[in-house]
Amino acid sequence: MLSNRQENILKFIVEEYIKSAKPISSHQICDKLECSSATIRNEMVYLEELKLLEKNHFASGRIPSEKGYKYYVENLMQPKDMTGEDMLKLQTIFHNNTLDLNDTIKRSIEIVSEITNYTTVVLGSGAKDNRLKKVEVVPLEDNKILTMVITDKGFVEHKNLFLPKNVSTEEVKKTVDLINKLVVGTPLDEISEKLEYSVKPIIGKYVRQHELIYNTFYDAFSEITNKESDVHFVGRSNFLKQPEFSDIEKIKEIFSKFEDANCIREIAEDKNGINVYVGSDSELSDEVSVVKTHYNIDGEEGTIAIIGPKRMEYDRVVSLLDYIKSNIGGDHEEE
Amino acid sequence: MLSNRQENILKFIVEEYIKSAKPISSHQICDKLECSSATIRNEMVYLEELKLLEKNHFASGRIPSEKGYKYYVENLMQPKDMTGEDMLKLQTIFHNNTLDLNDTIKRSIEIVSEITNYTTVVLGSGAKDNRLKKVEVVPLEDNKILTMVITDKGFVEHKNLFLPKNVSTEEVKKTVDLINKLVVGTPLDEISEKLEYSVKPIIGKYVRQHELIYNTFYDAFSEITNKESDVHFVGRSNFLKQPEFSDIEKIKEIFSKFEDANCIREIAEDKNGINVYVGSDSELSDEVSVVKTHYNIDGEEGTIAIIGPKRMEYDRVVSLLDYIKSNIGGDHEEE
DNA sequence: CTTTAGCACTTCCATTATATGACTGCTAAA
DNA sequence: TTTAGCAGTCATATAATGGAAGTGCTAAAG
Repeated sequence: MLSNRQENILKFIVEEYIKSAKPISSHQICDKLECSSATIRNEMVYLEELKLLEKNHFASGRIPSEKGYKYYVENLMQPKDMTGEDMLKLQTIFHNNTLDLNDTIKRSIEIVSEITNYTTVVLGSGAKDNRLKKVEVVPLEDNKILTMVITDKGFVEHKNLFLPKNVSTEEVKKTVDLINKLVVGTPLDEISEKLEYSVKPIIGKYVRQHELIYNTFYDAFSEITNKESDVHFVGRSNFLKQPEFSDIEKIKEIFSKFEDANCIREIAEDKNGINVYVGSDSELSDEVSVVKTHYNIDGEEGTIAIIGPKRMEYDRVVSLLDYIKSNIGGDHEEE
Repeated sequence: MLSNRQENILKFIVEEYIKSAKPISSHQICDKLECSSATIRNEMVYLEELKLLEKNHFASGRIPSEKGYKYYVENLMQPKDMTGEDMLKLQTIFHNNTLDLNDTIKRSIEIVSEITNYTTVVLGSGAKDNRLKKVEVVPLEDNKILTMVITDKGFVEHKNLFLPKNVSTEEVKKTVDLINKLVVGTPLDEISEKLEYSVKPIIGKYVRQHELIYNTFYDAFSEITNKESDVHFVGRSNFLKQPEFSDIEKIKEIFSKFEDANCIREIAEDKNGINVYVGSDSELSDEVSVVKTHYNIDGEEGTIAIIGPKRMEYDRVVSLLDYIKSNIGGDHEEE
C-alpha cells in the first residue's frame, strides 16, 4: 500500500512525463510537493523497489514503468473535463443528421486523431451474425450483372459478375428467386451449408445451366461471407510525431503490426465500459497503449480504439471516448 | 548527345546505385567496362557537367541525378523479363474466377507491393460519370430503412436511415418510385439539380410529409455523390525499409502526403500507356518516383500506381505493371 | 523517527581531436 | 586518347575531454 505522499509523487511523475517525455528529477517534484529533494529521493527509491518507477541509467531521473502507468490509470487518474474546443469539434459531427452510424463514428475518430495526435481505429463487427434479408440482381450492360447481398442489419455487399455467354438473365433471376424463397433469414455463416443441401438439390428442376449459375452464386456468397470485418484506421503516422518513436526500428515494428489487420482484430474482445491496456497488455507492442470500447447500437456493433505511446494522455482519451460513446447511442432518438 | 561509352557508364551507375544505394566509384566501373578508372573519371566529369550525375561531397562516388534517372528511363532502360516466381504469384490472382475486376486489381497490387517492397495504390474513378440505374429502399426493423443507390456501371452506395416516427414506409416508397420514374438515367453529378427542379415541385401531390422525406433523400444523394473516389493503398510502410528514408523527417513528409487523399488523386490524370514520374515530377516529393497507368475495362476505370524511392527498379516495375494491365483486360472474355 | 543539507559518485551528452579510408581531380607520361 | 600516380578533400569511426544532471548515502537537524 502506498502512502498519500507516495501516490502524489507517482501521479506527478506520470503526468509530468506524459507532458515532457523527459525523465523527472527529484528537484522538479519538490517544487510541487512541499518537502526537500532528498525526501523525494528516498520515496522514489521505495517506488522503484515496487517496480512502479524506472531509471534509464544510474543518474537519470525516474520514468514510470508499465506497472506504474497501470497503477496510475487504476488508482490515481481523475476524469478530465473536456475542453470546450474539443467538444465543439465533435458536436459538429453528432449534430449532422445526414450521417449514419458508421459515418458518425468514422468522422468522430478522425477528429480524435487530429486533436490528440494518436492513432484511432474503428473495427466493424462485419456481418457474420447478420441474417440474409434478400439477394438481388440488377442486369447491367452486356453480360454484366450486379449481384447484391443484403442483410437484416442493413449491411450490403455487392459484386459485379460476368455471365457466361450461354446463360440468360432470366435463368439467373430464377436462381435468385429460389435463393430468396429458401435461404432468406439464414445467418450468413450458415448460408453456404444451406445452399448446398436445400437449393442445390432442386435447382436443376427450374433452371437450365444450373451448375454454372449455382457455382457462381456459391462462390460469390462464400467470398462475401468470408470478407473480413472492415477496419478503419486514422492517423497512423501520428506515431512519427512522438519523440519515443524517433527510432525508425520502433516505427517499423508498430507499422508492421498495423498492416496486419488480424492483429487489430485481436484487440476486439472486450469487457464492458472503456478499457485501458498499457504496453504488453495491448498485444501490439510493449511500447504502445490502447484505450478502447465496444459499442452496440441497435445491433450494429464494433470496437473503437485509440492507440498511442505508453506516455499517453489517458485521462483525456478516456473522456473523449466516453463522450463519443454517449453521443452515438442516442443519435436517432433525439429527433 | 552522349557517346556509347558515356551511356554505358550512366546505365551502370544507375543500375548499380539502384541495387546498392551507395555512391558508385570509378573503380567499380572499370571492372565492367574495359578501361582504367581515370578514363571513367574523365567521363564522369562530363556527365556531371550535363547534370546527369551528382556527388554527395567532394570525394564521394557518383549518384544519378533526377535528370540522370529520367535519361535512363527514357533511353537506356531495357524491358525486363519477369521472373517465373513473380509471374506465378500474379497468376494465382488472374486465374481466380470468383474475383471481380476491383478485387483482382487490389489483390494483384498487394502482390506487387509484397514482392517489390514498394508502395502501391489503386485509385478508382468513383462514380461521378455513372448514371443512376435505380434507387431502392429495404425496410429493416423498427424505423430503420436501408437506402441504396445503384449506377449503370454497377457501383452501389448504401446508407442506413432512421425514419422520423410520423413517416411511414409507404410514403418513402412512393418517393422512391417517383425518383426512379423521373431521375433514372441521369449522371450522378446532375442528380441534385434534377431532384430540385423535377421531383421537388410535384412530390407534394403524392406524398405526405414530403418535405421531411425529400430532404432526407436529397441529403443522402448529395452525400453519396460527393463521396470521394476510393483509394486503396498497400504497403505504405515499405518506405521504412529503404535506406534513403532512414531519416524520420523524410518519412514524415511522405506519410503526410499519403494521408491526404487529394494528393494521391492528383497523380491520376494521365497519358496512355505506362508512365514514369521521377522525383519532382511525381508531385509527391522530390525523393520518390511514381510509375502508373490508367485502365478502362468495360467502362470501369481507374489508375494503378507504384510509388517508391527514386532509386526504384524501374524496369521491373514497368514490366509488372504491364503484365497486370494485359491480364486484367481480357479476364472475363476467356471463359 | 522523519526530514534535510551536502558531497561524492555515476552516467550521459556535446565537443574536439585524431586517424583512417575512400574517392576524386589533376598532371605528366605512354 | 588513355593511363598511372599522387596530392587533396571529405566522411566516418574512435577516443578523449569537460561539463551538466541527478542520484545515493551519510550525518546532522527537527
